[in-house]
Amino acid sequence: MGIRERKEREKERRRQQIIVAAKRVFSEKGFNKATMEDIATEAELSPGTLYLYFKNKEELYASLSLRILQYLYIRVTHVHKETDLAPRAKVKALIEAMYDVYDFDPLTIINMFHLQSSETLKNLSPELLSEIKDLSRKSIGAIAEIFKEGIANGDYIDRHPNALADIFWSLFSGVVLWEASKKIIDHRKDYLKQTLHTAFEIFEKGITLS
Amino acid sequence: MGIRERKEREKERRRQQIIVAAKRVFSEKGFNKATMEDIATEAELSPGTLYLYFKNKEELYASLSLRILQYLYIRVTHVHKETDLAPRAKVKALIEAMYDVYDFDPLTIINMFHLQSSETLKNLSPELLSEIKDLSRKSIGAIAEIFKEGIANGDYIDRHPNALADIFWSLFSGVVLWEASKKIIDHRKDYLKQTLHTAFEIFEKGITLS
Amino acid sequence: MGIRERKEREKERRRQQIIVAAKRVFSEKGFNKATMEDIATEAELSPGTLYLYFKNKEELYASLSLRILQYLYIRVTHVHKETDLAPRAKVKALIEAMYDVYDFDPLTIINMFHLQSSETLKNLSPELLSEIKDLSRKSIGAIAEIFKEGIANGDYIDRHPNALADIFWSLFSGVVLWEASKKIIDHRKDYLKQTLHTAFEIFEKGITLS
Amino acid sequence: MGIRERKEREKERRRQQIIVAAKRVFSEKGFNKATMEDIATEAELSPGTLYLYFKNKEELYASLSLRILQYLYIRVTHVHKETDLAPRAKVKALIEAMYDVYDFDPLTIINMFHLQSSETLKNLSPELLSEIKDLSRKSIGAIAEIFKEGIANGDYIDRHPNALADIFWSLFSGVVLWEASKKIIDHRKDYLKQTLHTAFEIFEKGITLS
DNA sequence: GATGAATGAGTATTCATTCAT
DNA sequence: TATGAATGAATACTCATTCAT
Repeated sequence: MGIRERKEREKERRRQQIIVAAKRVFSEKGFNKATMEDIATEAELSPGTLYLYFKNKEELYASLSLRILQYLYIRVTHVHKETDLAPRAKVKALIEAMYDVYDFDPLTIINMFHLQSSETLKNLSPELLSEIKDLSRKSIGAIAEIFKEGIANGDYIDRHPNALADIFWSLFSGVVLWEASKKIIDHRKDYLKQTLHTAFEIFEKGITLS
Repeated sequence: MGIRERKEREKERRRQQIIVAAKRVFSEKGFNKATMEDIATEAELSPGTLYLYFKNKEELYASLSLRILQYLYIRVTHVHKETDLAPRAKVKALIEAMYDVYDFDPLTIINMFHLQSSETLKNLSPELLSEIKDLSRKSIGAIAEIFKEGIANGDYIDRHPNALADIFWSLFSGVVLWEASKKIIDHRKDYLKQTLHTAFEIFEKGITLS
Repeated sequence: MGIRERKEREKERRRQQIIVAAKRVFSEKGFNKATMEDIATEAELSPGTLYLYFKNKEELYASLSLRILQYLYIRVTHVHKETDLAPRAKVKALIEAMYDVYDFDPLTIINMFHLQSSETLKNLSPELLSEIKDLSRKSIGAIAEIFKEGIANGDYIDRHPNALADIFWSLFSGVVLWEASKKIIDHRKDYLKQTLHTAFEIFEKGITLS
Repeated sequence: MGIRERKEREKERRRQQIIVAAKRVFSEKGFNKATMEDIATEAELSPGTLYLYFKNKEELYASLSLRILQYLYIRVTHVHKETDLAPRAKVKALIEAMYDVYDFDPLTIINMFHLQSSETLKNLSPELLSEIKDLSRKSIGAIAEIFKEGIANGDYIDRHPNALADIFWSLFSGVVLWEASKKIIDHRKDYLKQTLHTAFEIFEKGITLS
């Protein structure tokens, strides 16, 4: 057992080592320009070793998102379960959580939005894909629950199902991607935090009943 | 003269023929999986011919966005110039314009959001790239002007410069991408119009002064 | 006839126009990097027109050499036929002729040496190839005759057949190519005339009896 | 150590395997008509493997020459350093060395003369190019030294600097190329050795004082 | 004759992936 | 497990040549 456990831990350490390297390389070069050899070199491993831990390049790429989604899910669920918070306080907490999610790994979160609705998604192993879908669904579900409580409580305007959660999430990803692309297009300074703050503030005002 | 003109028109027709084929193929397979041969076959032309009209694969891809951006620019500018509309009416008109922009070519607009902030952007010819940047900048600038008028008129809350335009645009792109990815992930029905409508409504309420 | 003749002359003019353009382009870019379109542009004609005058790229390239070979043949034969010159005077005249041949078109003569013993030679039309071979053979034959006269006259050492002509010719082409490559390798100044002069002087001294 | 050494040797063996195959294919088809796949097939390797050992097609081609140049350099330097030989004996030894250089690898030496003063030379990696240039320069330099000694000793006529070395070298390459092209043009028998011998003999006689 | 748009065969090169050690 | 040499399929792009006008 001790041995088995140690082996398991060792294995996990390798995975992390690869993921960290992959993150750096993918962020710098993008999915297509990054080669497995680049990543192996960055991880100080051989190319062959990468395939002992990840089925292929696309799964390695997708694994990055998984880590973020797990963090997102934990944070969002935690807010949802805070029974002693009033709905509006929960939304405030949710907003804070989203800031943290972005802070947790900004580059990867941008990649994640690219991943979704892209070619890559179609070639993942069913297990990984369903894990990603599951976490996404459960996270957006928890967000939806929070808004439902607010509607039930008479705080927020009632909309078609999940509308508030969808828009909340769209706002988040939209701002993140737009700020990222502004940096590429115009080399403008990064106002993301400020813009995100203003965006959520407007959103909240917009959904609050008089 | 007649001849020259006819040739010019013929040339333009070929470009469109290629663009139409490229749109189909890129939408179906994504940028990387789509081959120039696929596109040539779809256009019922030979691979070599594609290169008579487009410098390379990336420029062909980027050309798709250009058409949309031109349409976006025209619509947004038109709203901006409507001098006999009050600021709030202009924002309503702007929202309508955005619906139309999406309707004009939904698939390509999704591609365009992918294009931005991606590797591809870096390898375009300077001319095409600056044309894209220019149209983006001028369009978002016109949107910003509309909101500024609203602020000056006391309709909307004053924020840091361009905040309203940035958030408006983020909301638009965020909703479009999120709805697109939902379709891939869940094969859910397309509520885009409805979600976009709700999103803009919330946004407007959120920025309106008491 | 008048018409036919004018047409013939017109046709020859076009050929020359193309040859002049081809010479410029081939000299600058070399055979492989030069495109038929480059040549057409230089000749202010369309690519298709080139094929009305030359069967293909290789024949166009070879045609350049033909012009030089014709000039070489004329000069060498002329020396050979000068019945009132003593053998040694003929060799002097031959050397002068070689200078002129080089001066006639230095760039093309370098190309010609590349042409010989290269892949290109193998793909020419039988007619052109035999024309080239014929001129080469007859020219070197005339040179050989000149040296034979010198041997018969007791001026020069008797060697195996054609040895003097072969070495004379090798010396010429060797010096030309070596000086050309020195310019590429070292950007050294062009001493060709001087080196050629010295080379021929040594050669003459080397073959002269006592 | 043992392992590292064996690997190093194995690697060198592969390089040689490729070089041998490349030599065969380039000799038969010439640079342009030879494909990397041809060479890979000949070497019983896959195309990709070629690129593990050579940066690209041109470097592979140039590597062939390098081997000859190294041999040339060794032989020429060796003659130069023979302190107990009189200048004229050194020139005799030099001539012998040149025969050997030609014998060492006749086909490649013809290719080498084509390489020089051609387009190919311009696209090599700086390292390889400078290695080639360096060996050329040092070899011709050593040859020049030998003749200088002869001049200083009163054996040979004094000419402008390096003239004798340049002409010696030109004679060598000129004869080699001319004999090669005669074989292509006329399918004449190979008299190279004989012609070379006569040529050097004439040359020596031509430069010798009284 | 002249054009030049269209062709499409031809190829160097890359890189994810494998597998013998 | 880890390696990294070898693989070989995949593809963007070029350009000599053709042919309808």
